[in-house]
Amino acid sequence: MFDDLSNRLFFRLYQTANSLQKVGAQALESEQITTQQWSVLGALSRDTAKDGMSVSDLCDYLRLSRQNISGVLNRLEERDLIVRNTNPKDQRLRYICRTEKGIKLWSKIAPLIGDFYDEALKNFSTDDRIAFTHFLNKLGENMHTMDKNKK
Amino acid sequence: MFDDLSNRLFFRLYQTANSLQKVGAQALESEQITTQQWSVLGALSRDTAKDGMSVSDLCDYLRLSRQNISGVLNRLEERDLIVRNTNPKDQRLRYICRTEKGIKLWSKIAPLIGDFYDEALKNFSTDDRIAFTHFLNKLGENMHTMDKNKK
DNA sequence: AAATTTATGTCAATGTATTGATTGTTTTTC
DNA sequence: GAAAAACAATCAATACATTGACATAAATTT
Repeated sequence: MFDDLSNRLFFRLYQTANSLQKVGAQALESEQITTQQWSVLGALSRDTAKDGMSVSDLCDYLRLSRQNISGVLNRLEERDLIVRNTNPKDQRLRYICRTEKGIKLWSKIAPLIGDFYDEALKNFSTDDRIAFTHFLNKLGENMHTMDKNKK
Repeated sequence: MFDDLSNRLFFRLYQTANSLQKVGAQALESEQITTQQWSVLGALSRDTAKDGMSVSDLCDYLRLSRQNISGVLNRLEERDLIVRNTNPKDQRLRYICRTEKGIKLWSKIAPLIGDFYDEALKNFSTDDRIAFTHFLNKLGENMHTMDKNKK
């Protein structure tokens, strides 16, 4: 069998992840942005992603498959929120960037995301948040190491 | 905007949830059991679920929609791992129970789950696990409260 | 007894998630 | 210059995830 404590931990992780997907989408439903699209736009909104990110970079960063990311990008591209630019230096790479419209949308949803964070973490101290993030990071790294299909 | 610490926390939660779905399925791929099916079988394997669980109970417990649960149950039912029994006391309710085959399968995958837990949590102390579970529980409860569509 | 509520199921539309296979392009290596 | 490796797109099959709508049956309320 397995120990009860670890089982509880993983059950709560699973349950909380389900809630995040559902309630996260509700927080951005006014802009018709899903939790997954939010994560992609968030990744592209970082300073370090100023010049765009390749699809592979996004896969690594978000821990998702190429085919999955591709679908999310298609839906974002159809709405003119991102573009797939070709890199003149290496034309195999597509550099995914936000469009003007994507940047504008991000500034619109950022406060909604902030409100969501505040409400979801309302009884968490700064120390709690740091410790929690650290645990998530550690567990995530362990599982990433275990992934047989990681490149 | 939003604060960087909360953003990191939610990003890690999202990333870790993606890894769980992927690596969890890999851990049980020899028995062709997905992470979702595992969560349902796990729920039904608890002592408190000895007499079965209703679909509504499963929805609440796993934080998933009825339609979604229904699909997972259909797939488990096709493989004779669970049955939908009617309760003579209240014939609206379907009491979901594991079959003999389902119980046998669970005893087969339980050690695989144990190995998965051990490896994923290998550098976590007992105190870490307790604190981590507590954080997940708290965040999950907050998001559950925020859910507009909860019954 | 009639109306309402509750529990479940199913269909539909949409979006996410996986692996595997195939195709094409470009860059690197030889 | 040709072969090999890397990157990306796409198709297929399967499974999971949401909401909304509609149907059925049974229990509860009025």
